[in-house]
Amino acid sequence: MAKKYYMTTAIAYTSAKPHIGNTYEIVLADSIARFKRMQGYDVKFQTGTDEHGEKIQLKAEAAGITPQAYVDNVAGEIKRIWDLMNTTYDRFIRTTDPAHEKKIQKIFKKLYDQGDIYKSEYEGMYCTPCESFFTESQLVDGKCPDCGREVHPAKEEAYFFKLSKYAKKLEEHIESHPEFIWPPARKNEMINNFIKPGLQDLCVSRTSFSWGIPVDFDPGHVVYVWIDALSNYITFAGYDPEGNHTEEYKHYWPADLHLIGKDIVRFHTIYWPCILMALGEPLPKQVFGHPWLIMSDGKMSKSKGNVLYADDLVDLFGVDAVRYFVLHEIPYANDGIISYELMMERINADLANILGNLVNRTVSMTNKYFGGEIRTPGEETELDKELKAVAAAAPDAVEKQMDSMHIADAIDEIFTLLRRANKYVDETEPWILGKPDGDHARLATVLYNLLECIRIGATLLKPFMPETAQKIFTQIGVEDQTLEDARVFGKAGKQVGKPEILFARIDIPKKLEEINATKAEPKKEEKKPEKKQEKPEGIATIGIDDFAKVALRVAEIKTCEPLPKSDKLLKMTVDNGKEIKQVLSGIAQYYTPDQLIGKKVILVDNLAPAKLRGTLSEGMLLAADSAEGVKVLFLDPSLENGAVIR
RNA sequence: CGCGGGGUAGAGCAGUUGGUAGCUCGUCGGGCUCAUAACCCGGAGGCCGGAGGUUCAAGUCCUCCCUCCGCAACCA
Repeated sequence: MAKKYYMTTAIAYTSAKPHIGNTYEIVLADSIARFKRMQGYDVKFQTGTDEHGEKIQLKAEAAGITPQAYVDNVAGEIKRIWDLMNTTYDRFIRTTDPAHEKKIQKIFKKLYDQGDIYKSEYEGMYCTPCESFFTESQLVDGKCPDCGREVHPAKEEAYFFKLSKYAKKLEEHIESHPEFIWPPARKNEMINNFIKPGLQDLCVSRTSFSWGIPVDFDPGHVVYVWIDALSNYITFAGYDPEGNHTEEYKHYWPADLHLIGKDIVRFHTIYWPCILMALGEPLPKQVFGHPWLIMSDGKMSKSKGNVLYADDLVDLFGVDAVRYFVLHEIPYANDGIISYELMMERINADLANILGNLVNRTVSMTNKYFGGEIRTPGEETELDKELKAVAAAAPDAVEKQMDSMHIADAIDEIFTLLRRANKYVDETEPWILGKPDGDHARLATVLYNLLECIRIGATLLKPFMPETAQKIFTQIGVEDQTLEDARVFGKAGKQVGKPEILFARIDIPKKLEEINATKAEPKKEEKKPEKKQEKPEGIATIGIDDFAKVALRVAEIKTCEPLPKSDKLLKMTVDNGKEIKQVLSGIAQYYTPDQLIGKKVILVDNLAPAKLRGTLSEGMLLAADSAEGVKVLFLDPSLENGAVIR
């Protein structure tokens, strides 16, 4: 019987459409799943969405729809993108699934009944003006570290999970299972930063929002993300808190791989194992925290305006090119950089030139010299032996890299073979062999060897570029191939097909212009129409009366200085015509005080005062995001301080 | 001293247990013409962030420093 392999991705949070960086994870998971299947594993591959939490509740409120409607929408979008990327998950789960919710309630109750979850109070020193809790160690001279005022002991009711109880056992498990936290560098990070200093019990319920799974025996509390989301890995596999697990669960659990981003390694290697230990279930075999895909100017974020989406990229370059790029550009431990230019360079250099051209020239020659017939090879030369040695080594090399999650390196191994094949063409000069008086027997051998290298290479490419592999098979006249087929040299087909371009070369400057042109257009349109059209996703239309609630006034910046111990905030005083107000603004990275003093700006005058970094801010300046950063909206200097803006 | 990860050819990166510094792109020159101006070969280009130290031998080990980037804490 085939060995089982249960793997999961992190579940995507349904607060917004995922960008290419988020999409990378599912593609990575898919390539691993496809490879494992090719190796003969009985793979179960689960992905899905995490749909509860305060943020979603707030977004839904802002959009004027129910949270359920909101997450239905986003989950649909996520699934659409996963499908667009041609990913072969076996199950797409959602944490709002009633069956999951019921199990979570039972898990929560079970842990409560056995004493691993207990009701307590979130106890700490509370600073009323700051509305914040602090631990003793966070206090500065016994006072609020933010504003320096008196704090007093306060409590808030909550349920806690006894992480501390399992800390020792967890540490032993991590130490004795070196492959558990992957890559290994993360292991020390977890142990030194979190476990060694001592694990605090984990707060696992909330009363501050309602969009979550209710704690059924205590109204007002909802289960917080840890138990709700992490447990998806077992609840959907058939775990039953009462012990009547499904056959599937007995077969597949424990998971062989949790594939997650490096930012949530902690939750998966500390919280989750402890929860499982409390439930008496075995721990997953491996948690791989993969790096990120970032833009050349840093992490992708909406405020930076540098977000790329998978569907846009697929429109431009095709699914397999996007898959190839993200898989190949992320080395393994370091973040990978993505940009249109880099992407097109890779497509041209690797996919069009090395891979596409090799297939094209080989198939073309077979058609040209032998009418498409794949002839039996003749005597073997030294050159042939060298080539075959590379081809023979490729499957093992790829397998070895994949076993340690070196996906990019695995792909490189395939390209090593393809490059070698291109070199072989030059060495053997088939166009000379193909002349009327040439050595046609030798030519048959050369073309046969090339077709075999292509067949083996394409077979190994299947997990990464499934569509392209199939196209190649068609061109070289073979059916779908297995990993075992890739280990055998000498299984070529009888007849090649028509040569067709797999990846067209891209004229990079020209394509860039096109991209910029289409990008620039919607932006202009966005700004011109008044409020009506630009209703951004997730934000409800408001009436004029709502807008009138905001008091906007012309104000002049009188003084300005950086806020000490802060790298983003500038502290300034502004004159709104009636009084001088102190305002903090997070623009220190974009402006120096000199550039602001004396300028007239738009002040949100009736904004509730708030404390930032312990300093009072009594208003807010309006600014706009742009590619170069935040730009404050400066006004005509002739405007009077205090003039109403409407 | 908050935690962590980097600094290796113009760009992007590899460098396993210390033993001649590699790969891809770009660039320059050459070859070839089957092929998507593709393919193949060769050259130039590195005080491996800096300073000490251990060693017969350091990109690799130790110490300190400089610097960049994440996360966290202040984006009102």
